[in-house]
Amino acid sequence: MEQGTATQVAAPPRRVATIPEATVARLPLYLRALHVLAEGGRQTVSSEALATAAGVNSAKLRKDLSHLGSYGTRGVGYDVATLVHEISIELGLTQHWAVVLVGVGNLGRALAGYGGFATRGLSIAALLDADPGRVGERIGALAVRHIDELDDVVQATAVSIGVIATPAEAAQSVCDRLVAAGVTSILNFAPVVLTVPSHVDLRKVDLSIELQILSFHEHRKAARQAAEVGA
Amino acid sequence: MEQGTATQVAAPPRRVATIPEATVARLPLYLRALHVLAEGGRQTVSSEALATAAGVNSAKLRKDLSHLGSYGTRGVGYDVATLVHEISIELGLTQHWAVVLVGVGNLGRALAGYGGFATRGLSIAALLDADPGRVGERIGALAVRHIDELDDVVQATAVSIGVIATPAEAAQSVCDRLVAAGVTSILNFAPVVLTVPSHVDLRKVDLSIELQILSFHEHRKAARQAAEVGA
DNA sequence: CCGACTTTGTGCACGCGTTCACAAGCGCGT
DNA sequence: ACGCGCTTGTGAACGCGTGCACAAAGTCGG
Repeated sequence: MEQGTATQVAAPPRRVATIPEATVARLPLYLRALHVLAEGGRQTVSSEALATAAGVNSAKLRKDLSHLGSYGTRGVGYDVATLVHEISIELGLTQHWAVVLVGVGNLGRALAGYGGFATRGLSIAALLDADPGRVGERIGALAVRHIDELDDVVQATAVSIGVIATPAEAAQSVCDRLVAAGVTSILNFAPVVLTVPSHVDLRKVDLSIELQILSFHEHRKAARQAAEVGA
Repeated sequence: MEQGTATQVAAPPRRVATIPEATVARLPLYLRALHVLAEGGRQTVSSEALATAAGVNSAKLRKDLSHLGSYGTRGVGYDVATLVHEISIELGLTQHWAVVLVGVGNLGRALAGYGGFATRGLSIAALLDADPGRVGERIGALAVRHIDELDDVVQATAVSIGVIATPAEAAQSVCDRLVAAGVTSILNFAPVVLTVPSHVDLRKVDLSIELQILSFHEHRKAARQAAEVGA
C-alpha cells in the first residue's frame, strides 16, 4: 500500500476519482450479485435488493456506487447492465490481464480449476512449478511448465499478475523472481510474510487464519455459555 | 456478527475482556511468526522484531498484545513460549475443535491436504461429498463419506466448525444442513452469499475477489502511467 | 547501589469507514 | 399537468482502528 519513493512526480492534483479501498474490496461482490440478477433476466434493481443479494447494508451500497458516478435513477433503481459495465470498467475487467500461477500442488491445482478464478478479464497464462516431476502434466487446457521459463512467459504473454501457491519455504524466492520478471501485482497463498519493492502490489490469502478466527469465536461462545450456566 | 434475538439474557455486564475484531484477525499472524521464532531457538523477542516478522507496525502489535494482558517485560521484550501459550489460549487453540469439510472437489482436496489448515487445536473429523462417485475415496488419512452421514459425524465427533467447499449452487443447502446438524461456525469458500441464523458464525473466503482487487490496482497503475506520459 | 539504556504499555489525536436520516429527483397514475 | 410515492445520493454524526510519542518499568554494567 505504501506509495512513496518510487514515483518522483508524486500524486498530481489531477482528479483520478480516488475510490476508498474498502469500497474496491466490495465491488467484486456487487459484480457477482449483478451477474446473477442479469442471468435471471432482471432489468433494474434497487439498492435495497442488490444490497441483500450482495450481503451488505443498502446505505453502504449506495455510497459505494456513488463513488463511481451517478448511475442510478431515483424512484426506479439501477440498470443492471449499466452497473455491470461501470463496475467492470472500474475494476479494469474490460481489459485483459494475464495471470501466471506458480506452484501446482493441491492448492495450485484447485486455483487453476476454480471457475470464478478466471472471471471476465482475467485468465491464466501459464502454470509453473519447480518440481521436474510435475512439468508437462496437463491441468485443464494448460500444461505445467518449469519455473525457469518464468521470464519467457512474462515476456511472451505480458503477464502483470502473479499468484503464489507454493510451500512457504519457496514463496519469497518465487516472489523475488516474479518481481524481477516484471510482475507488478502478486497474490500470495503461502503462509509467510513476503517482502516486495514499493511499486509492487501484494495481497495475501491465508486459509488457516480464517479457521483460527472461527476457533476464537467458538471458544468465546463456549465461554459465554459456561458463564451463563454458572450464573 | 449480529448478536441479537437468540440469547435472551443478552450480554451480562460481566467483563469477558472484549478483544477488538481487528486484533483477533491478527493474532493468528503473530502466532505463526512466534512458532517460526521458537523453532529457531529464540527465547525472547521485542515488539519491534515480532512486528517485522508478522508484517505489521510495532505499536499496533503492542496494543494488540496488551488486550491479552501484560505478558511482556520492559527492557527485554516478550517471552516467546509464554506468548505462544497465551495467544493459543485466547484463540481457543488449547482445546480441540473438530472440523467437517463438505465438498471434495479440487478446492476441498487442497484444503484437506493443506498443512497449516490443521494447526494445533483444529483437526478435520470428516470429509463429505454428495457425489457417490467420490465416496470411499481416500485423501490423506481420511475416507470421503456421503453427505447424508453428516448428522452421525457431527454427533459422533462433536463437530462445531463446518467448511463449505462445494459448488455455489449447493452451498446454501449444505449450509442449512450443517446448521440443522448443530454446527455453530461455518467457513464458506463458495462464491455465494449464505444466510444463517444469528447464533451461527459465518466467515467467507472468496479467491476470485482478491484477484479482482489486484486487477483494479493494475488498472490504476496503468492509468496513472498513461496520465504521466500524457502530461 | 545507582544511573543509563532498553522496551513495554497506553493516552491521545486523527482519519477512515459505517450508518442514519432526509432532501432532491424521477416516474407513474390520475 | 400535477401531486404522490418510491428510490437515490449525500451531509453529518459516530465509532473503530491506527499511529505517534512518551512515561513507566525493568535490565545491566560499573
